Formats: sequence, structure tokens, C-alpha cells
Amino acid sequence: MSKSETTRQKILESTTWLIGQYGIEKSSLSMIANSVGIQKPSIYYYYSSKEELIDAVFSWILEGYSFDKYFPIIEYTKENFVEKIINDGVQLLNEESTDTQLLVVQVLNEFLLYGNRESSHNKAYKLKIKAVQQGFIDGFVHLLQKGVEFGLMESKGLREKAVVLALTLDNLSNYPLIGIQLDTAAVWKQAISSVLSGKEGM
Amino acid sequence: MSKSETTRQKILESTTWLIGQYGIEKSSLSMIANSVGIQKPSIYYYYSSKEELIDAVFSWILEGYSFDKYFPIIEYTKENFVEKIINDGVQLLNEESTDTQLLVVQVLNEFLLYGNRESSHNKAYKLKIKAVQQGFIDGFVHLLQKGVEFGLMESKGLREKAVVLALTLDNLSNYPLIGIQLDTAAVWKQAISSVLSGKEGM
Amino acid sequence: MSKSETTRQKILESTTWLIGQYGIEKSSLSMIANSVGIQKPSIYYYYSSKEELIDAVFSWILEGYSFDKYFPIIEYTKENFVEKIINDGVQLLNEESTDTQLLVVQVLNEFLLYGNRESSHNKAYKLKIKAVQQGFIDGFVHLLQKGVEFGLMESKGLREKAVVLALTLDNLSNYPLIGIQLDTAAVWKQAISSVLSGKEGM
Amino acid sequence: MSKSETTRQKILESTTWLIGQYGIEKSSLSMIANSVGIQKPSIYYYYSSKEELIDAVFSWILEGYSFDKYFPIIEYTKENFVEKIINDGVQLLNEESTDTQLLVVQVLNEFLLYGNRESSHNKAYKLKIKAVQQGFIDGFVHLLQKGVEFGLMESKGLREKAVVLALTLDNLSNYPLIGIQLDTAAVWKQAISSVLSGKEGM
DNA sequence: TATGAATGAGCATTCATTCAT
DNA sequence: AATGAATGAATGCTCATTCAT
Repeated sequence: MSKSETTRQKILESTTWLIGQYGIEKSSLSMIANSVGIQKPSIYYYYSSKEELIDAVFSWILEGYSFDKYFPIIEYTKENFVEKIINDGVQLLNEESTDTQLLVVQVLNEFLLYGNRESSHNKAYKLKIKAVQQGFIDGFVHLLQKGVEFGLMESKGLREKAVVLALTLDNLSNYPLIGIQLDTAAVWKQAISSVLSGKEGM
Repeated sequence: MSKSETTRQKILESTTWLIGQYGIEKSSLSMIANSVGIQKPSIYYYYSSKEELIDAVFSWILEGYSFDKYFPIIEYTKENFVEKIINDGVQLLNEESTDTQLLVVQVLNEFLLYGNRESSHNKAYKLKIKAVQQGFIDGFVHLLQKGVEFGLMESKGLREKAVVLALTLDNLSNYPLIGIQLDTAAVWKQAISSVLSGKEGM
Repeated sequence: MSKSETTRQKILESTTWLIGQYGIEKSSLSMIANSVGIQKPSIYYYYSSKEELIDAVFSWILEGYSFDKYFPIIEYTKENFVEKIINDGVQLLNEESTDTQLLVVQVLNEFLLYGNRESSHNKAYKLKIKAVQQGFIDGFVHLLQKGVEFGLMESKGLREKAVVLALTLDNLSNYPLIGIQLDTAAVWKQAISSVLSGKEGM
Repeated sequence: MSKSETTRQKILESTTWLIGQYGIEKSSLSMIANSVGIQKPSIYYYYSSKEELIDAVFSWILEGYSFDKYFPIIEYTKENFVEKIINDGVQLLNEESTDTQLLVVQVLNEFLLYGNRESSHNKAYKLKIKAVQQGFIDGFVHLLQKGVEFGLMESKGLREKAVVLALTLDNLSNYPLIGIQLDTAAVWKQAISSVLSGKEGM
């Protein structure tokens, strides 16, 4: 990696970390420059404005955050279905409980709120995060359809079940931010169990 | 209400609305004063600092936000249990989908992130929000225990089931912020259904 | 003393004390009102502006600060002259080393500087303090003239001797402000001794 | 001198002058910037806070203000002692009666009072000024000891004599601030004369 | 590839003062 | 005799941004 690219990367990392600590608006270019070890105007050599830098941070942390990465539908078979859906979810939750991922979750939430604000020039944040969330819902719909095909569950209320799974996963990621400790694996198992055997339409 | 109290209330409301629009830090006293229709220093007649005003906003929106308000355990009987738990949840979700409550949810999320930040003087925000969330989890534990007593469900995995319900409710409140439209009533029904009939311990 | 006069007096005292602690400009009406135990606008009932209050404080602490109070020329005789001039000076210095008088000295110095400033509306401070100082010089001239009449010293350089005494007394009052501890009585005795026996015109 | 250093120096000079005119607290960054001919935030490029700027001004005006600069003990001989001590003092007094030095004296007094105030963050002002004053007292002690060695005066009460000389010099510097015109040279001669021939221990 | 020097806009806060009551 | 409510002006300070080098 060239020196230029190294610096660019350091700016990205420092900014992400600072956003996790102080939020987007309170992370000033002074702080960022200071944290990287360069002078403030030097940032403009790499990003033409703070907005552009923030955009770059957003893209950077969002890339590779997809349903398929964690739940590779193609690998699911009738035999491994139940075990795998549990394991994949547990692995995602474990991964997200590392310090790095807690930072990512915090930063994503910063962007989510930031994207909702009037002053935000870039409404795309909201849309992109929505797309990711929607991707998880759609992913679970596809996955559960496979479960139906395998005869492991009924097709009724399938979309709602998929939503419950997506919601549960999302919220289990967010709870550490509030400081509530949960046995996330157990909750996830319970959610799967409910979905696979639930008799809806009461 | 005296003129003084009216002004104090208007400051509170304007600030809440502005926080929903621009975030806590970007909601400047200039904006607030402007929005209320007074001059900036007048705010100091009512609140001795911005921090104190923000604290007052937080207390104001948090008051009366409790499990018992929405799920009055005492009113639950064997006969009305299933119907009532569904209806109470649906009512909470409907209430929260009003513009006012969307604002409250957004603002609560602002405080949640704000309380996580290093620069924030008042770490109490996080703790108080945690207490409310924990109150919902504990509330559902109690409620489901009653369900067990009524013979409507098994006691196994009860705590995890309670967590799933609390998470689901929380996330259903948050989803509108992302812009995802869900049939929240259907999802809630599905969650209840899963919980009441789920066979855990696979 | 009527309630009105009591309050007026309390304002004066509090302001003096605050000026000693924080200086004239940093002693705000808020602080004064707070210290007195009244509301800020109430001060305007007694003094039509901060300037007028400050003027009143100045007059109050300056009144009774005269040469004659400490060195009553009429009581000086040939027999008691040397002893009395020493004792009177020592008494003045002792008096000024009390906490109250240290405050007065500090406040007088505040006014001295304040009166030198461009922003000061009231140049009279400087003139009045000058008058007091000049009064001490003139007083010592008269006193030493009596000493000459009594045959206790030569008349040559009398004015300069008087100035040395006045200066010495003034500075001995000010030194505690800097924090330098001196045997003020000894220094004063030395000054008198020098003046009474000094052979000028070298 | 680079442009940067020129600006830094101009800020220092303007601030000193403004402190002499308006006092430390009333010398606002706006006034300073205006006086220098730059914008307010530019000051922060050179000094990270008003406090730091004020500190720099203090150090600047205090540097080189020492007893030895005016009374070089090493140059004193038996033959030149009396004449030189008079001349050195007269020269110091003449120097201090220039406009520049009057400003310095006024500013030093501002710092002295400022350092006494509660709100002042930097109590070091008082200590450093005390050190300078103490330096003059100690200097005169050394000088008079030489005078004793030369047989020009008695050793008794030497410290008090030294204090009288230091006080006299100090006060002669301060009197112009009050507006009192004195024949400072004559007063200084008188003080020296008193000290050299005075018979203490009455 | 980076920075030294500078700035306009805006921030939270404090101030002396006013005025109807 | 005193005050509740309000304000215009100013304070120290931070910000993202510019631009010549």
C-alpha cells in the first residue's frame, strides 16, 4: 500500500473510532487530524469535505455487511437446516460482541440517526441501511421458504416469521449498547424454535 | 397555566422537536429560542444551562413510559390472556406510529447514543433507558408466568421468550425510523403465537 | 436603621467584599444580589446603575482614611514627638494588617487601577486617591516642621523626608498583598530614625 | 523575523497596551484582534487560549526586570559607591518615567491584582512578582553589605535599610500612576543619605 | 504530499439593564 | 420595597474551509 493509501486508510479508521466515541458532528476535523497525526488541512488532500469523509466512512463500514455473508443459503440442506440456522446466527452474534463490532454497531446507529436528521445532506444513509435491513428480512424469507420445501415448517405467516427473526437478530446486536446483558444464543435458539414449530392463526 | 409555565413548556416542546430534527448537539440555543419565539438569553431564565434543559427534555419524554401502562398485569385473566396481550401490544404499536410517538422514539434513540458518547456529561441517560428496557423484559417475565399459571404455555425458556417479546416490541417501534413498513400487528401476533406454543429445547 | 437602609448597607458591604475577591469588573450584579440575598433588579432600587454602586463603595471605603486620623498633629509635643510618630505609624500598620484592612487596601488598589483605565467613566477615583496620598505627604511635611520647631531635626530636605515617610507607609501597607512578610514596625522605626538624623546634601 | 513571528509579536504588544488601557479582563480578544488587524480566531493560531496569551504577556514584560540589571554590584568600589548607588537609582527612575515603562508599571500592577483574585487561574503571577520584589530587597542587602565592608555605614539594621530603599524605589515607580509629581531624584538621594548615615536603635 | 496562516459563521454563556407589577 | 420576565450586546471559543506555498 502506497503512503498515500496508508494515510487515507488511517483517516478512515481514526474517523470511525472517533465517531464511535463522540458521534458524527462532534468528531471534528481537528480531532481527526490529531488522531491520525497529520495537520488539519491535509485531510482535504484526501477528502474534499467533511461530508465526503463521513460518506467514505459509512461505505467502508457497511461493505460486506450482508445476509448472505452470514447465512449462505446455498449451503443449507434438509439435514443441516435447523442446526445451521442456529449456528450461523450465533456466530453473527458472537462476532458482533467483539469490541470492533460493537464499535461498528454504535457507528451504524450514529449514521441511522444522522440520516434521519434535517441537517444531513445525505439521505442515502437511511436508504442504504434500510436496504441492508430489508436484505436480512428478504434473506430470511428465502431461507424459511427452503425450510418449508424441506417440510420443516408450515408456510403460513412465513413473512412475519422472517421479520421476527430479522428483528430479533437486529435487536440482539443493539442491546449491548444499552448495557443489558443477555444470553443471546439462548434467545436466538428460542426464536428459531418458535418460528419452526409455531402454530399461527389463533 | 401561568405565562411563565407556558414559556417553560414551549421551550421543552420546541427543544424536543428540534432534537428529533437535528440531534442534541446540533439543536443550538439560538434555534430553540427562535423556535419558541424568544431571545436566546431568555432560555437561561428557565434553565441554567443547555445541559439542564436537555436533562429536562429527557425526563419529560421518559416519564410515564412503563410496561405497566401498556400491559396492566392485574387485568389479565385466563380467559382474556391471549386476546389481551395481543391487543395491548397492538395498541402500543399503534400509539407509537403516530407522529408524536415517532418523534419520541427518535429522540429516545438520540439520547441513547448521546449517553454512550465520551463527551456526554450525563451518563444517566443510558442507565435510565436501560431501566425502562429492563422493565419491559421483567414485565413480560411476570406476564408469561401468569400465562404458565393459567396453563396456557410451558414454563421452560420463559425468560428467553420474554426477551423475544420485548425485543420484538422495541424493534417494531424502531423500524419506522429506518423507513421499513411492516404489518406490525401481524408480526406481533406471530411473536405471541410462537411464544405461547413454541417447544423449546431442540 | 430602617430595613431600607439595612439592605443598602448590605449591598455596600457585599460589593466591597466581592471587589476584594474578584475585582470591580468581575463583580457582577448577579453575584452581588446573590451575596446579599436579594434579586438582581432590586439593586436598582438603591443604586440607579452599577457605576453608581461602585462609586458609593469607593466613597464608603475612602471616608475617614486621612492623615489626621492616624497622626493627630495637635497632640504632638517636643517630649512625645519621636515616640508618638513611631507609635502612630506602628498602629496604622497594625490596623492595616487585619483582614478587614487588607481587604480595604486591596479594594483601594482595584480602584486605583480602575481609575487609570480608559473604560472607566469616573476619573475621579484617581484624583481622590491622589488627594489622600497627597494629604499624607502634606501631613508629614507639617509634622516634620513641628519636629524642626522642636529642634529635633534640620529643615533641609524636609519635603523629601516627608515623601520618604509617606512612601514607606504606603508601601508597607501594600507589601502584604504581594505576600512578602516584613517586620513592618522595624522598617518604620528605621525610616523615622533615618529621617530625624539624616544629613542630606551630600 | 518571519511573518508568523511578526504577528505573534504584534499580538503581544497590542495585548500589553490594551491591558494598560483597559485591564486584563476588559481586554477582549475582539479588541486585541482589532488592534492587531487580524480576525479574532486567528489569535488562536498563536495562543491556544486567552489565558495562555495573558501568561505570555506577563512573561514578556517581566523578563529582564532584575536588580542586577540596574545595580551591577560587581562594579561598585569604595570610591564610587555613594555616587553610583544614587546614579543607578536615578537612572532606573528616569527609565521608568518613559511612556513605555509607565505602561509596564501599570500592567505589572494589573497582574499583581489579577493574581490576587479568586477567579484567576494563574496564581503564579503573584509569586513571580514577589520573587522580583524580593530580589530587589536581597540585592540591596548585598549592596549595603559591601557598603559596610567599605566602612561607609554601620551594619546595624541593615536589612531594614535595604527594605526602605527597595520600598522607596518601588513606590517612586508607582506614584506617577496616581498622578503625583515628585522630584524623584531628590527623594532617592534623601533615602540614600538617610540610610548611609542613620543611627538606628533609638 | 502536505501545511502554515487565516477566516466567517456559529456556539454556550454572562452581562447590565428595563419594565410592568 | 422588591421582583419575575425578558433582552441586546458582548465574551471566549470551536468549526469547516481556503489558499498560497
